[in-house]
Amino acid sequence: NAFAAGRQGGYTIAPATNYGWDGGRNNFVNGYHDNRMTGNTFNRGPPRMERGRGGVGGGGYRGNRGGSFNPINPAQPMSFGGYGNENAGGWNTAKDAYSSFGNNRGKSAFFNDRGNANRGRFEHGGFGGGGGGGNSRWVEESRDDGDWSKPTPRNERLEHELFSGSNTGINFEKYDDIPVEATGQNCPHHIESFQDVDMGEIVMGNIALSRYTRPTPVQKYAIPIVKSKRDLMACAQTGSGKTAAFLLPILSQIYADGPGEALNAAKASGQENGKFGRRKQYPISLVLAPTRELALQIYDEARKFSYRSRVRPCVVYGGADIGQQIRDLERGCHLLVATPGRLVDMMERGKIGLDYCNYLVLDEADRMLDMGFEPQIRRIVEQDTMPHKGIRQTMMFSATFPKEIQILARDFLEEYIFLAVGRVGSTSENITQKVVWVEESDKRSFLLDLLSATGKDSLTLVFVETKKGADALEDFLYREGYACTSIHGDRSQRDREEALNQFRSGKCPILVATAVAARGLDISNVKHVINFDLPSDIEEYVHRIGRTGRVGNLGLATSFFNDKNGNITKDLLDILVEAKQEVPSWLESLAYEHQHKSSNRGRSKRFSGGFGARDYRQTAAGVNAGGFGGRGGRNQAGHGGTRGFGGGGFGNFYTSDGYGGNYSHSQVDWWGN
DNA sequence: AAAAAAT
Repeated sequence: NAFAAGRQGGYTIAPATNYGWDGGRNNFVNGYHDNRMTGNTFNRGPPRMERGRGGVGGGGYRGNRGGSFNPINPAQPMSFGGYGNENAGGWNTAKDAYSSFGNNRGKSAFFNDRGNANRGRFEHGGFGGGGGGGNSRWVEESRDDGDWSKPTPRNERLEHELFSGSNTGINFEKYDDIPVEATGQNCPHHIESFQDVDMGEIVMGNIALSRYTRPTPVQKYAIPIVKSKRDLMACAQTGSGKTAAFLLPILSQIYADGPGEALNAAKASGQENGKFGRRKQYPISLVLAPTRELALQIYDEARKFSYRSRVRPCVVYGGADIGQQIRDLERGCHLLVATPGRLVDMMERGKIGLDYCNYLVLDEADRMLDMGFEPQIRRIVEQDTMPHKGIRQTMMFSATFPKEIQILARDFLEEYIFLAVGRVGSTSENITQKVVWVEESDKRSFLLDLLSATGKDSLTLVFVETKKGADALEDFLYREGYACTSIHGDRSQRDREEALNQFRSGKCPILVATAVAARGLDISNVKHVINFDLPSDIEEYVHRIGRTGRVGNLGLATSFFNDKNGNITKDLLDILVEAKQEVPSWLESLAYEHQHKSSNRGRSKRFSGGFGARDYRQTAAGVNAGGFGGRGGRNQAGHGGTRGFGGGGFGNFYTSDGYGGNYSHSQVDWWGN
């Protein structure tokens, strides 16, 4: 069960006050509101706020916690003896510790996070942010100075917080025959079980607590590659366990190697600023993500895998109070998860130095390197103090990776391994994909039909193209009596996280979202993804529908298609065929017509200059002699043959007309960026 | 004719 699960219930902690949020809003209701109540009389502007969604659950957790501890002011310093020294060196395995917490949503009420609404991210460091320490400087330094490969003492309460969350049973056995391509010089052999590689006591203990049994395909390959200090570009389908595929080996290396120079640098920084002054932090590992919620989710995973270690993970992102984040950093930061803008801010404020950052991860790497993000990535990676490529280790992960972006990505990689589990950009066959012709004017009533046929307990994620559209549709559904919420970039960060929490918990089983929720978010029990508006590029489509059908579960994706979606016709058809989905005959005809209409077949102006790559598609089955290795290992754009479909079963849909034919549209034509 | 990401 080696999946990077999403945020687990049961450990985020309510802030004593709500100062940690953007917008300076002081009008939170410090108590729990039923979603349908309209009792909030504060003037908050948007109608959604009048529905009581703004209520922060300051009171919500008390009952749920059974009064067993006060999450705001936990006893401290943390008692090492309190949990029994006889356990200090040992690990609970899944069975003895947590079998009763099961893998369903209705877990024990004692650990049930439901109704907690929103709980601050930066209040929990005192007892959760990496385990081991209270607030005192002494404790922190003693933690830094110890043997990093040895587990720190248990903390049962923290263990419950981190590991009692849902753990959907995954069934990846049937993926064992998925074609895998791993190319590059001296590629390490893959593993078959977590025991096949030495990840150390701490990581193995946390794997057991997470109830992971076997590595997923991407983990089988990525773990030994990362462990052997190789750069990596990894492509694997949505929901196939990529987050753990980098967190586990990176943390295991950090535990094995200790803090090294970073510790001295952090201490020196403390000296400069006075004994108890503000220390600049020098994270050993940096993980960059394209959205704030994804950064938070990765951070939550990192907390699990750094339990009982000396590594302290932190997260920084925009929209939340920076002072709070700075204070959290100052308590120690060895692994930092960040969105780019806030990280740059932290660097410029002298709070973060990347001088000793030996591990760099770009999650959703194709997004991180596209036009919107690339300058910021270069600013962070190339124009500051980050060790150069070849010195640091750079890892990129995504389910999609257009060829042009792969080529760009080589700027940041040295002698890297290219790993593709299945064809790059393909969708899981666990997702049933439906495409229905729906005129704009019929979309709402069609949506209502779909929703009325949806079971009460399953979550439905509805994607729209614009923020305005998200607000409008959410209001419409609300008026129709559905418990729904929405997430998009114009909402406050606090509202965004609350919306996500309410969706995850099932309190609002319908979430209307823009692209902000398309990538990476791991929400269990999403049964249906609806593309109310189809996106204009196929990568976005792949990521959106990948919010369902995760970890071996089945999912459904329904897309509303009409005249406006001509641009995605061909790519959508290809995706459906490859995933062995039913293809409406009208779609086939349209794709054929569109092929002849379209003249500009480049992916974008930016990439329109020809490079050798003729085919952005790749298949894991397509390794051939003319590829990567056969040309001295430097032709990394090739990654081997991209057209050796052979027994891969993908057909020839991507090969008929080479590079251009795979992209029959261009975003640039429409939006000029 | 857009989303996201610092303030």
